[in-house]
Amino acid sequence: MRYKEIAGDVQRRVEAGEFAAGRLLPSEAELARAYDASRVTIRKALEELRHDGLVDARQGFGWFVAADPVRQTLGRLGTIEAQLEATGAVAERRILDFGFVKAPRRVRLHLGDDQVLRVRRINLADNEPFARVTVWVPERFGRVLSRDAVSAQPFYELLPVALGGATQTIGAAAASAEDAELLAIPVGSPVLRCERVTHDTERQPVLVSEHVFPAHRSEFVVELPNVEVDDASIAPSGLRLVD
Amino acid sequence: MRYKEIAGDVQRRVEAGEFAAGRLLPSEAELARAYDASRVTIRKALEELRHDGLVDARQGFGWFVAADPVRQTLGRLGTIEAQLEATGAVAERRILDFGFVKAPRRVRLHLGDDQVLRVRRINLADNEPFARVTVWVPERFGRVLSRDAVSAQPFYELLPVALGGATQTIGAAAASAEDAELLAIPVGSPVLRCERVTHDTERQPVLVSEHVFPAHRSEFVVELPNVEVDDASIAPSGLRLVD
DNA sequence: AGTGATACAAGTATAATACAAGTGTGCGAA
DNA sequence: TTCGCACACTTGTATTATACTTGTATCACT
Repeated sequence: MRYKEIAGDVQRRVEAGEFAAGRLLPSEAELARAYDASRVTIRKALEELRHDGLVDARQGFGWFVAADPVRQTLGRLGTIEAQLEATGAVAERRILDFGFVKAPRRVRLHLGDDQVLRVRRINLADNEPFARVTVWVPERFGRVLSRDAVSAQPFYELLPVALGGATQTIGAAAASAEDAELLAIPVGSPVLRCERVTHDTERQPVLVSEHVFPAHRSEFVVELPNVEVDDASIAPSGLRLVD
Repeated sequence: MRYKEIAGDVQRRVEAGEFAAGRLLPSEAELARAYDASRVTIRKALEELRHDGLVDARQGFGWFVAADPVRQTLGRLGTIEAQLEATGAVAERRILDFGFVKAPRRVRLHLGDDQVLRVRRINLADNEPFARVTVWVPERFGRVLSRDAVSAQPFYELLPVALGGATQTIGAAAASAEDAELLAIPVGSPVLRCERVTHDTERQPVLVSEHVFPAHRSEFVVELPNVEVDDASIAPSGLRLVD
């Protein structure tokens, strides 16, 4: 059963990235020489991989890797919740506190309001905390929100406006004593700190939130679609030096 | 697939401004001689670029750079260097080492090559280090790069392909002993760690790089234009839980 | 059934060539 | 000066040839 061996080996090589995605594999003739097998056997192996969707071929063109196996895993990811559920984990939101407060300076700068609803909570996956989140909502929206509603539904479903996008700032920091306890990590260990301003379709800010993630459990994936800005030489685009 | 290579190279040259907007490109015959390809192949490459709106041609006149060569919004945030220079700071790249190495596993997964050029360097602003960068380049590109070239120009100007985008992963970590010394920060203090895979217009990975920034000096700004995925309730989009 | 060897059909990319048709330039004639 | 035209050079298009690829079939051997 030589063709199964060969199929396995080629599959391994494809998945190891030896043949980059979308690019050509060696021709059947070359593979036949390399594996010291006949073209019939090589074809049988390749056709098995084609059936699995790993590679494909066009007559007169050649064999190529069908889809980037690496990219597939990073692929488009839905919400964190959906991703968690896909893996069978149980997502939970635990509200720490809920009430109106005087807006911190940077929140007031965005929302304008002086009084805002502040909701602090912990997000858990499979009973393990993976984020500490604080959300500030303008008073006019906050008045109609209840603690129960907030714990049951995402904010974006509760707000009476259509959301148009967001700007988020990602930084690193050392875990504060409080965050460390809430997230069950050592004080001072690295965390990802993300501040987000969500705005409606008119680009009016409607939500300010801060998210803190333990570094060992989370990372961001950002797609930079058109590279105009891209200069691998300097720094990832979007980076900003502060102070 | 010679014509795709040529298309990529011409695109790069156009975007690098080698042929000013509205000016003529070399004639098909000249290009054929320069690339040592037939006119058919050159035309196929140019027609691909025409289809993308980058260039156009008139019979009897020649090929020219299209009116607006899709010079997309470089506006938002220029390169870090430009930003630094705008504030009067002096940007500098200091090369730590430059040479061919066996590709680490995750680099090989993306680039396919086993032997890659690795360039490590420190980026400084006003003599203060703000990033430690490692870049891995496939052997076929690395062979034509010199240490001097790399220190003088950004990679994206040196690679003979047109870049099409990138995927970057942002995480937090504690500074290793070496990074701490290079960046002049305490060992174990939080750093932003960014891994980027830059690909060409065919979505073929051409560059893998790792960027480490001291947390106190840097943060990422990400625009989330359309919110579909956005759930302020859960987590910033693009977040991924690891392990 | 699996494998090898061979042959041929059909598709693809490229090269070489030819010719039609449009554009710009320079020169000579009016 | 200005018009007209040949000339060189350009892209647009087509044809032919070649080398290489996959697709498919056949026959033989174990």
